Amino acid sequence: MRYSQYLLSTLKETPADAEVVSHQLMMRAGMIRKVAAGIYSYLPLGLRSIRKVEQIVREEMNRAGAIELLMPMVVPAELWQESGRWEQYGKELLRIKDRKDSAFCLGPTHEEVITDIVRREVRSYRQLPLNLYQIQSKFRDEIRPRFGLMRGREFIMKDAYSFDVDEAGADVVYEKMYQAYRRIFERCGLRFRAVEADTGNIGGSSSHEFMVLADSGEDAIVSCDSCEYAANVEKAEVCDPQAEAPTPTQTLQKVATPARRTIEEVAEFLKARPEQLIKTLIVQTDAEETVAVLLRGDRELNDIKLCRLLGCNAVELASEELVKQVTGAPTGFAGPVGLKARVLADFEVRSMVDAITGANELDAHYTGVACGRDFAVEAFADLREAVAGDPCPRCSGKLEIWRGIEVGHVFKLGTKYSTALDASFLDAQGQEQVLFMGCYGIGIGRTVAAAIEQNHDANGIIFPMPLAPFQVIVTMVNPNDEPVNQAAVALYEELLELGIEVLLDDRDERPGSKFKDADLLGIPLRVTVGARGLKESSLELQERRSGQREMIPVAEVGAVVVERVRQALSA
RNA sequence: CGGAGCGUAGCGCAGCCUGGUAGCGCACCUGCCUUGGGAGCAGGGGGCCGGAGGUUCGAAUCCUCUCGCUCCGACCA
Repeated sequence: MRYSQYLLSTLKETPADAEVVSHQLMMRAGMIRKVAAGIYSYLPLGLRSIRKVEQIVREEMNRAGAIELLMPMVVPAELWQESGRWEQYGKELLRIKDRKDSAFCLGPTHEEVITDIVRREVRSYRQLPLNLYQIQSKFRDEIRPRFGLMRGREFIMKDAYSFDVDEAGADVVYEKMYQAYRRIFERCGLRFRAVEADTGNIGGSSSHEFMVLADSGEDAIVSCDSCEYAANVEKAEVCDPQAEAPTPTQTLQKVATPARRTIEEVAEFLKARPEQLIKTLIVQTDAEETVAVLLRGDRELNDIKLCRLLGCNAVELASEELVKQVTGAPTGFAGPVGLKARVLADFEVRSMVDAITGANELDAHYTGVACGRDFAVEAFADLREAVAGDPCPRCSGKLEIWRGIEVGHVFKLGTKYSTALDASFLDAQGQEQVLFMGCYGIGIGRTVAAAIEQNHDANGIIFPMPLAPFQVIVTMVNPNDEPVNQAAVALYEELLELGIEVLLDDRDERPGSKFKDADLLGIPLRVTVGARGLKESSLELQERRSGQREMIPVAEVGAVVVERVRQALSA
């Protein structure tokens, strides 16, 4: 492609609304343009990288035995009503009506549609197992889209769905897909971790997320420093310390704590450390149940763990009025002593003595509180967020914390959707059986964005070769210099012949601008064709990542470039 | 949805308080000049000042209402 004839304009300045590097650089490099909040056009350059990821995904899906199909983006409401998710899914599901006033939604995921296909097409165990996938635009009406392609409302996703005769069969595909995912992200040149994850509202029994490691990631993950254990913090288990409660040295005593509400304020006022406080959170479930949750003062509640314990879908901190109603005091003074409510506590609280808690009255706390002596707890459980240094739940190692970008997610769905949508088959005995399902997603655009998060410097993007929109850029220093122009065009044509993806920068711009643009676009290899090199019958080859330059005889450049590209693709 | 902020040329911004011909830098077009790390000079095109009402002789500027966007908290590839 000749730059002068391509649609590609770079920005010197960073658009004001781009927060993270990948968004900034994709805008500046002319890969994407925003159409509306969380909705982007992929300009030619951006689309090339997107297609690269799609191709890798396709190859690995096919290798893993999955079969490609394509489902509609607009889905009739009936299917979603049948699965129950029309009501459950919430505002993220964009609902629309057609001219006849029939209800549809834009598919945010396709369990319903695929299950509908399979229940119609599959009658016999002989047609199984089956693993189907598509690469398609999804729409989720996110409350707050941000970070460019990292969290758009419309985004390209690869989604695969597997159907098996039994759980053992489903486990086999799951493992196959897990391995395929590893290969995909390795081929994309990404540093990532596969972690145990919560299943969220997709449902199902277990799942893993594939997290690209990046400080700008929206997720926190833990991994063990000595074994293979890794998990999203949402899911990360914290062991029961099983510590013996020490003998209390203090007795219960009410103290005045005027206007001290937060853990920090109370701790400072009473000259104690946050660890000596018992944090009492009044929470309300989506089933309108109110419970008190106790945590050590310096810990954070993991609400997914709480939901699992309570068997509900969501919890939120109680409103000011509800807190007053339950504890008899404004927020900031809640405590378990004498509290008339269901009380649950994190494991750590069991051995706390000489502790400090709210006294359920304005401007007062208790000191010398001992768990078990001064208040009773209905159940102790793992309720807190894991932190760095926590013991590994699987071995004797310690947990480390990372930030990650979720680029892929694999789920074992069990029979949730097949039961709801009555997707069954006849087994060898002629008995009707329900299908076992799995589903497997990859955010295509997010993978490109994540690659940029991991691969950039002050000058711009540094694409890994497999994702680069072009493998080589040939920069002619001065297009008005005939010999230079001819040599550059000759090399460009030679590289095209050799099957290299090459961008020829033939613009009548000053060399400095062209070099800056080449760096910004992140094309892995650059060949500079200038009078200076031609004098010695050689051209300069520069590697984007290392910045290393070398002079190569004109006649050899083609072969060298082919070799470098080949190496970089197989690395 | 709650809280904060912003809408002026393709991008980044000033002007608004104190109403009076709509500006700057980048980008774009023409010409000259220049050509190994975002050159210089000269000329030029481009604006419903987000939209609708209102106040006023006169509104980008003041008032009201709207719409859009961005940022901070609960969802997800």
